Amino acid sequence: MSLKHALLGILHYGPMTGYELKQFFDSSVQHFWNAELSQIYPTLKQMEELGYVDKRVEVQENRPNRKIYEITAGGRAEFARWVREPMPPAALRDPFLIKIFFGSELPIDDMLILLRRQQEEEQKLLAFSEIVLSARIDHAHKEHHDIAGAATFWRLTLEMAIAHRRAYIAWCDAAMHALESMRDESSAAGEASGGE
Amino acid sequence: MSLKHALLGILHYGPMTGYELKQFFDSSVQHFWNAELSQIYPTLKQMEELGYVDKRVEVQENRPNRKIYEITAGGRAEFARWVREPMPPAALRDPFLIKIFFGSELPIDDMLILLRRQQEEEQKLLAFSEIVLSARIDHAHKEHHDIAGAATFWRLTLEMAIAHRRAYIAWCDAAMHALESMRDESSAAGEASGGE
DNA sequence: CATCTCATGTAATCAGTTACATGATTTC
DNA sequence: GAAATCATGTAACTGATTACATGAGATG
Repeated sequence: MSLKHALLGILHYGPMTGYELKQFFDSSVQHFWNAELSQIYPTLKQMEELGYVDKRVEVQENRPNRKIYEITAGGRAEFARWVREPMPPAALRDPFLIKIFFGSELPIDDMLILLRRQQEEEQKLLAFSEIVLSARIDHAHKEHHDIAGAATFWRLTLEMAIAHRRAYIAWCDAAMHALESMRDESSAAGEASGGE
Repeated sequence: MSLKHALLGILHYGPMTGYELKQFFDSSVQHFWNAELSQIYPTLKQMEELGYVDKRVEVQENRPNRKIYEITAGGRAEFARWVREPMPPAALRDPFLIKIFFGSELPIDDMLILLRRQQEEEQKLLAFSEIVLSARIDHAHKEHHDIAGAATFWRLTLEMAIAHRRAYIAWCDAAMHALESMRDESSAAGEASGGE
């Protein structure tokens, strides 16, 4: 499970509660990873059992006590081991490509609609990465004046996300062009059934 | 679950057993989807209950009976509905980027090793897509002389996989260059500790 | 008066992987 | 003699999502 190691990574920046860890996810790595609170809480418990983190409870009134987790030496060691460990590249697992693969079962115009819409969605994600997220990194950069060059690495992950979205968008374009010429060729061949 | 729909898609090409469906996966869509037999068998059972497929049993000696599944009108309708249904773009979910994100916790040279190895793995996958798979599509194209233009769509999915791998490889290059200049800058600044 | 923030969790379900189980036939 | 092919499954486990549960205080 990479979630354990993502949490350990974040805890390098300082002790945090589960709730704060979730906020960190949402504001920094959501372009390539995500986790729900309902997954984070049990995972933290597990990590405590494994000795990767220490827990300190801050008693509160009117709301659940804050449980602040801090990375241990064991946690740091495990993180360092995991980072260096080789891993197979992430598989491309995209249900949209299933739709394309069986595209010959549908009219070409329907496939073009599909591609156009998917491209628009990708464009939204790209714009989000390019504008919102890069601004966020700049901000973090200035606020903490980039201790240990973390911002460089944050930016690299963003650039991968951006490269991926751009490649997808370009592919949608190429695919639509290919289908358009396919359609035009077949309509030129079967001209008899054409007209209004 | 997209597996149901992937199986329905394949069954458009003709009736098949679970075993044959698995072979189809391995020889055609494995660059963007995969499924184990242990997942396929129960899913086919479910699809039969839903009325998406009909089952015919072919009795065999010395080995389990072949259960041949054929898509029904209901299955075709469900597939057609699903294909046209909008879906959010697949999330980028890449544990390698977690490693990069926390790269400031490691020596830069270790990060360079990591990137180099990952790039090599991506290159292997790219070569596989470019050579083996495209040859496979050409072959399928000639064998069945491309009824209904299926090969065009097969090729499109392959091209997406290739575009993705190329973008990843290019990004690894850029990342390594960025880290190298980062390292060179910091060694130029802290020259006192330099030497041997 | 409604929604968002803070702060914790559990339970159910879904999707997918790995391990286990069987066993004849063919290929190297 | 070992491994791959054919052909079916079940069971256990992992990882992740969705729904459910609680409830004060702040913001709009």
